[in-house]
Amino acid sequence: MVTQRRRRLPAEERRRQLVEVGGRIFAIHGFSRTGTADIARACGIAEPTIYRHFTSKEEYFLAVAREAVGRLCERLKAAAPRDIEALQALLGEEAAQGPELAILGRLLHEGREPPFREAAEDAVKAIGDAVASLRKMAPLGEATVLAAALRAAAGMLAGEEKWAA
Amino acid sequence: MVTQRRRRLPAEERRRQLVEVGGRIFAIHGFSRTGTADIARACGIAEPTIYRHFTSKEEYFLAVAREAVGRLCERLKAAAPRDIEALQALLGEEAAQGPELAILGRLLHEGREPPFREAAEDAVKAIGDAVASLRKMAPLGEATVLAAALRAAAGMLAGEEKWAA
Amino acid sequence: MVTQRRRRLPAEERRRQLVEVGGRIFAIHGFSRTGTADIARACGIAEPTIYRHFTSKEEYFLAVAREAVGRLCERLKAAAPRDIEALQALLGEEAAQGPELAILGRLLHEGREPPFREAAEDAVKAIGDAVASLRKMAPLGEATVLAAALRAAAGMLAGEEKWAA
Amino acid sequence: MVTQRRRRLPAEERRRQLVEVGGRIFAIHGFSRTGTADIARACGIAEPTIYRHFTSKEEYFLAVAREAVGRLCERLKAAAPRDIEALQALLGEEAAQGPELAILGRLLHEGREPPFREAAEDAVKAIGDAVASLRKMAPLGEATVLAAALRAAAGMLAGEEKWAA
DNA sequence: TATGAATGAGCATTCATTCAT
DNA sequence: AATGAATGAATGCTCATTCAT
Repeated sequence: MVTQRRRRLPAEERRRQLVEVGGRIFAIHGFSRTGTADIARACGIAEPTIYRHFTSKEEYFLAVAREAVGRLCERLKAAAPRDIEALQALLGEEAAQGPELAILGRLLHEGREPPFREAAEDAVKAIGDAVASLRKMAPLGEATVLAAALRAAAGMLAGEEKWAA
Repeated sequence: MVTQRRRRLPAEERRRQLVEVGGRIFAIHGFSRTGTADIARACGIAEPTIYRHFTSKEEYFLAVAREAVGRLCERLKAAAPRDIEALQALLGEEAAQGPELAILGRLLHEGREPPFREAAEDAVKAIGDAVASLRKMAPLGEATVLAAALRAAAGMLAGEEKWAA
Repeated sequence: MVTQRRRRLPAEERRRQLVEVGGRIFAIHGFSRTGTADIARACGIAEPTIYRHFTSKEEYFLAVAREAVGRLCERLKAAAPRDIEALQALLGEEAAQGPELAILGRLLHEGREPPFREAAEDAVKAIGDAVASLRKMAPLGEATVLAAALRAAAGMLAGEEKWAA
Repeated sequence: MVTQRRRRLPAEERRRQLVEVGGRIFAIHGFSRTGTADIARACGIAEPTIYRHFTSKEEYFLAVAREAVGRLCERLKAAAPRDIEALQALLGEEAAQGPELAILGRLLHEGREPPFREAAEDAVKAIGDAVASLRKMAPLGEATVLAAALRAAAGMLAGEEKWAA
């Protein structure tokens, strides 16, 4: 299904498209290997248009990552898994259904570089909160989510990645 | 401790230096963010010298990664942890003592791209073999190692990274 | 007369400029000795701009060469020389008036290398057709054109090269 | 037949080998596309050894070219063709039997660049003298030789190039 | 809102050449 | 006589970003 080449979208809609389409591409290839040209092509727009919605590629990626982490945490909270086994099952579902886990992994991969460090740390904290319901084993729960994110980023849960058409 | 600027090393020694110094830098910054110029500078040599030992940056990184995975697997086998807790303790030690785990993580991160895919798959297999002693929970053991590698790459086991001066 | 440093040309016009200016430079120095930087400078543009019109230096040169051969053949057909003497006079004129003959020579010089071989062979065929009006002595006619091209490339008919300012 | 890897040849013998082997390679690929590494490999020696016999790649090529032109002229004189047809037959033979004609072509191709210009002019003069026996039609004779050289360089007489194994 | 045209800075890589041995 | 080790200078090419429209 090719993204339609409709022009002149309302700003917010275009932004949403960019976050969604860019999210998938960043998830698959990572930050460095994803070019602004790739994203523009996938969105059916010209490269400069990206810069009307984000001030830089880094800021763009951070926006994508923050939204992905947000969605992910909400779903974790909503599901409220009782134990590690339930959490792992949930994460398997997540990795297959959407790119969020992989995006988180890509963010963590960049987490050592200054512009991403803070966002990566925030993400880790947010994950920690989201699985706080697993109080007793919280660190293990958090570690499990992060590990799943990183493995999804590495494509090792890719066998069932339905979102990466 | 800055790498000394001694010139005219025998080929094998220079190669060893390149693998070691390059390994650290790749571990810290990942493949894409590491420039051949960075490595050359860190080794006290000129860029073209790298190409007298490796035919391309990719081949260089793969050599670094393969050697790191090899060392890592040997240590895993030697330690032969009895259970997951022991394995996790061991991996914490590993992450602190050397860049191998982080290098593995960087390799897995690139694992989707053709030139790295095979090496990444080989690494996963080798890890699987190395922790086969944890028979009963083998998949869990393997997953734990891979996750630790990715977390090391992301710097999340970095509290005590003695190797990253 | 220096190429004006007007910026922001429509794509087609810029391409035309690149083909024309690049043609002259390739004609004078040959493929290997002509750098993309030389051409960019002569056009008053930055190097990357070249790559917005051609995917590689080779493809660029081939485009230049094909257009030159095309023009040359058309002129040969239009002139329809009756005998070898007339052909030789015509070629002398050609060598003086435009770079086409020299460009053909530069192409033939590269004709052994794979990316150029086919274009070189096509050029030879096209020349053969263009002088087919000299039916009776066709091979001699073709050979004369090719030889003239090579001599023009070598600058041996350069005494009157008005195009090489 | 691979050039033997005998070391420590007397200087003059090595020089002769370099001129002969290098001559063939220059003939096939031209000056720019022939690397000093290619020649060294083909001679079974290390690159720096070339510089013990020639001060630069250019000087090396010029030596090769001068010797080739010398041999060629001697053979032209010895054969003393009576008319253009005889000359052309002779040149066909030449192109098939040895690289001299092609080397001359490669030299002429570089003839515009200062370090080669003089040698190219000398070559043209020498050819002129060599075919002076064809007094009556001298210019035509000279032109024929030069054209044949260029065509040989371009590989268009290659059907029978026995020397280019 | 959108883009066609353009680029500065940087990239991996090549190559003729040097020098100590 | 020969070479193993090394490099300065360039080369073709990429990419995030800008600007005029």
